[in-house]
Amino acid sequence: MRIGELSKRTGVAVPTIKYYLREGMLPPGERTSPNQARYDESHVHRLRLVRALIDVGGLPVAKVRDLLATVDSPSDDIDKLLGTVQRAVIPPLPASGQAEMQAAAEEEVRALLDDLGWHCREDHPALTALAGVLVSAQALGHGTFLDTVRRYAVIAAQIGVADLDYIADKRGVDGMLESVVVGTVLGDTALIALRRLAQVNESTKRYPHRRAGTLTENQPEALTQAGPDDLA
Amino acid sequence: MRIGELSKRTGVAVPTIKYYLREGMLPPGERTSPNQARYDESHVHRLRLVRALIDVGGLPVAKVRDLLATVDSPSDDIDKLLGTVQRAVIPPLPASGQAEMQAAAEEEVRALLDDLGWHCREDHPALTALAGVLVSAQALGHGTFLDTVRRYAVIAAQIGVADLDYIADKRGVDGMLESVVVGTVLGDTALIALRRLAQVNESTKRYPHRRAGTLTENQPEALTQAGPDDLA
DNA sequence: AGATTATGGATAGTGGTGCTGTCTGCTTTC
DNA sequence: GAAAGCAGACAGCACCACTATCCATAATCT
Repeated sequence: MRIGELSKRTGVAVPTIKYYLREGMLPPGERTSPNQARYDESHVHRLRLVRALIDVGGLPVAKVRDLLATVDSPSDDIDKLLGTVQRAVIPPLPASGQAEMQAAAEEEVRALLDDLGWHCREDHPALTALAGVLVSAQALGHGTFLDTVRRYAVIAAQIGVADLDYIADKRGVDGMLESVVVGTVLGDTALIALRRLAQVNESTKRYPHRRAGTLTENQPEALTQAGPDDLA
Repeated sequence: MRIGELSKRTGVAVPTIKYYLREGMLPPGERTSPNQARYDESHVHRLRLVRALIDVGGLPVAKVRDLLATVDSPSDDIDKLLGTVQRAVIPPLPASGQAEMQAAAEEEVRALLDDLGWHCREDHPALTALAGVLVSAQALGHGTFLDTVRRYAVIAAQIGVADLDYIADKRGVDGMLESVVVGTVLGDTALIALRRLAQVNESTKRYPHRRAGTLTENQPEALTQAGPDDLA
């Protein structure tokens, strides 16, 4: 197919496709003449993947480029391949400037992982990110948030099991690699959305003084009387 | 204190603080003369909150502004207050163009919520977002991802309980509102980080052919032999 | 008291991101 | 043969989150 059809099939504007080609996120089409090219289903799929990572996953274009470049070179070290997926989707948090706070929090996280019997590299970006959360929470007077994080950790273990199950199903290197990408990026978005819905549900369960499913008239005093309201 | 000290206390550059003042994210200081102002601890706290939402939570400045503006008007409808927090942190996904696919996926999500006995508004943004994930997954040939989402949902219920527990602890409207903001935004980041660590842990547990905690030399053939590798 | 430094307010500029528009010379389709 | 589509190059644009500069005034140091 030609670029126009590729555009129609995917809903991506032609100039945008050209931009992705320039950026190397989409492999060039097969040449049919010095200035004509033909595209196939693999381009449709790749383009959908790119849009999913950008729109649904919220990744910046540059991250998508790096991610796909790494995935496209399966001759490379597999650690690097899979590690890159994780690194790409954890934006390194802009150094808080509180180096000692950060270091202390990282120690706390390592202790937490020890308690759980979890093992990972000393400098995994997720560890740094989590420590950053704790530093911020502390600075905001929410030191008790650490207890919630501990509860999260137990829950997260179940997520890890579901995630690895999903990947294990897949046959072939390419399929697995794409499952890691899709599962990680779309999974993040799905989990966050489900968290919101769970909060709404839990809230209406605890504070059923207002019907679920509707917004009612103003009752600003409800908060002080009844605690948190439904989040719907 | 004056703006310079506020800057030192928080690590935010003076021009940036001025910018936040202009944008109304930080209330103006108390006037001491026509062109001098004094700031206090509340400004330090607010500034830290703003930076946490931007740096740790990854929210755009405009969202933070809206979020804080709503939180700052507690005379308003409480539904709006809490709903705004959720709406602010779920970026509305850029319409996929596949209206019918999206509608079908939303039906699927509603069915899922029904199965779980969850209740929420028909048009909650998280519902739309989750449906968007399913549409993308389907388009990428990952229709089975729905099964993983079902497993996520059960797990998310536990997160909802932890979240509401965290909020319920707080005393006073302001404290609770800030807990919702902090818990939701920092909680997202914490959960995603823990998910990564759980994936690494689960991976090393299943495929222990390489020691946890280290990157070893190239073994590109490991993948085809042994399945997914450790993600560390 | 005088010099230095900091401040509030206003306006303009910067660098990055993610496209979008326009042009040219070709090719395909009608 | 005319109209539409295409590849490739390049310029431009809108938005975002700051950052820099300037000025007149105020605070601080000596």
